[in-house]
Amino acid sequence: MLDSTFPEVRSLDLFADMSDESYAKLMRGAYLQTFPPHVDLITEGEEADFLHVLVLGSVDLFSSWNNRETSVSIVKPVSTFILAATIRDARYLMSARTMEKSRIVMIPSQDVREIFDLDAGFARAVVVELAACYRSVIKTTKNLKLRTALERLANYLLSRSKDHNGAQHFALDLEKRQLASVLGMTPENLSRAFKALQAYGVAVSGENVELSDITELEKFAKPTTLIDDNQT
Amino acid sequence: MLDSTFPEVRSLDLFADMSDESYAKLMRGAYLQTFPPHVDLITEGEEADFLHVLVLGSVDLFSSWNNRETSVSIVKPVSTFILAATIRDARYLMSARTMEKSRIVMIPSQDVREIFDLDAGFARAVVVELAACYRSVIKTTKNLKLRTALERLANYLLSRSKDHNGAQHFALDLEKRQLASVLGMTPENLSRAFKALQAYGVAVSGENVELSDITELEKFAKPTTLIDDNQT
DNA sequence: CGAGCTCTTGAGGTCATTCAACTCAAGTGG
DNA sequence: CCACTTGAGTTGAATGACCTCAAGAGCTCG
Repeated sequence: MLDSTFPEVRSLDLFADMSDESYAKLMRGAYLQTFPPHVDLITEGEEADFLHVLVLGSVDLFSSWNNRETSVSIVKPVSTFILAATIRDARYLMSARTMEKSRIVMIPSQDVREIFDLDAGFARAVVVELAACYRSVIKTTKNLKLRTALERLANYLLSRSKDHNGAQHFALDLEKRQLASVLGMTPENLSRAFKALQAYGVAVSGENVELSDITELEKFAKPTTLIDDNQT
Repeated sequence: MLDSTFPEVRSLDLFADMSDESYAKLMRGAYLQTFPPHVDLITEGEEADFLHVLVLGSVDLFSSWNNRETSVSIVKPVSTFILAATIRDARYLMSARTMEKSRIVMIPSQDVREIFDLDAGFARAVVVELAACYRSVIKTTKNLKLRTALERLANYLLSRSKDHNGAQHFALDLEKRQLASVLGMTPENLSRAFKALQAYGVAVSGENVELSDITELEKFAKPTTLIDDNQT
């Protein structure tokens, strides 16, 4: 049970535009829970009983088939996951595990659907969030189908650089094995790919990345807002 | 301009639950248009001025980067496309072209967003549709990252067989070059993949497919509802 | 019947994976 | 304090998957 004393949750885009009454109803059956690192939160194939909202930490959304596993996306605060399964009252398509200590709000799916019908502000927020998720996955698909692994890595680095205000030097926010999985390659191949990008001024040491010639790297990577941007 | 005399449109899932008044408003600025085959409808990067609803025919949603092109998905009636861009008032992430003669309803994006706020039934339908689109792309991503080209083809064939009530014999509904693009491979590789699947009872002649041993093919392809089903 | 397709086939190369060994850094426990 | 362990990351060699380029086969349609 969760009362309205969590301004960090109330002020999320998803909840900001709804009435106090609707918010109270939504939170009546909700939990705010803190999980240790490397804990399984959900398993693909299960029913989507709860909408999850990540408030703090980070979560890996991954999927398995035939003894293979791949990371579909990494969730950072503040965002929801498995919104689509909640809406459709369907089964999870991805599993989720915490990567670090994480704080998560869990809202019963049925309540989400109920309040959606009652509160137009919430409905609009859900749709906007969902549309953003959709566009993000489309970009992932384009990235996978139109680019080689090397190109994906180059664009990933440029994208992280942009996140740091275009800094030439920054730290990877993922373990390399994890990054490899997100980019759709093996850890070994990632290692070689980093070496191959030395030709474009990329130097990596541990988690530290140095892009000494961003212009040259961009000439190779050809980033585009239609694949690489996170917003819109 | 489109009056309410198109029951085929009015009865679409997306519009079925809305009031007559909202529907009338929505259709006030809408067009119902018929396009010849192989016509470009939209180009990625443009602003999403219209929501498109495919009533008849088929449409290819594709994307380009660096002189490469890939088919992201094929739209069959009755469904919408670029709903997410419409919602977010953003730019198209994909281009669209007709594959055959197609009838399409085009609704101004602004009207869609307006009516969304006014009509709860419509809002709910939009969200359900969008969630379905999202889940479908997630499945595409999993398919691409977890399976080899051969496995993707095998599962595609099983999926088409299911569409025909589990028939052993059916016709491909796509040109092979198009199918190759959807599956993320080259036409040449598709050709070879068909040959490789002969070992599992697959025979192809022109557009005709014969699956003489579905059990054996399934043992290889390992289909799962978490990747291969179209619904839920 | 020839023009223009798609589709197929072959040869060769590139990209990426597998498997195994090795490095390195960070604990752990004697 | 130092071996021992552990796990991530790297490197190498061999293999496999997939692509490119080029040419030929089979279709369809005027």
